[in-house]
Amino acid sequence: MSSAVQRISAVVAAIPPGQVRSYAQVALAAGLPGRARQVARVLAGSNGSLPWHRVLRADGRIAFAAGSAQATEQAQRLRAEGVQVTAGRVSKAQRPAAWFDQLLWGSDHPGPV
DNA sequence: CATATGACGTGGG
DNA sequence: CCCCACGCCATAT
Repeated sequence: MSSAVQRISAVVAAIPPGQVRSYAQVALAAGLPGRARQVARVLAGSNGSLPWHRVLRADGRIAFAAGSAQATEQAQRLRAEGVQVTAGRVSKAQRPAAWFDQLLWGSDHPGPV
């Protein structure tokens, strides 16, 4: 049987470049609903072989403290993939939830105006 | 076994 | 947008 760590790792590894997911989404996809914190710990313990920079908080904010080396690093990596990051947060259209919204309403819905 | 901690999340003021 | 409280879970002390 695969351990939780392995499943979480697999899910994170499967996130396409230029896209992001929230800790909660990863946990859910890994079959561990509610274990967002465990996802964070797995990433912290990962050696760097995983695209950890594609995992953000549910609100689209980078989980590290603003200004920290880690936060800067993550923002830079995301921009390198075409993800717009402003003030430690991913632009609305690219946020984790947007992925789900589009699935529900499609790409042609009114949107906030 | 009781507390404290954190790369979290949601709801309410 | 800011701040706070509470829930949740694996580890650490």
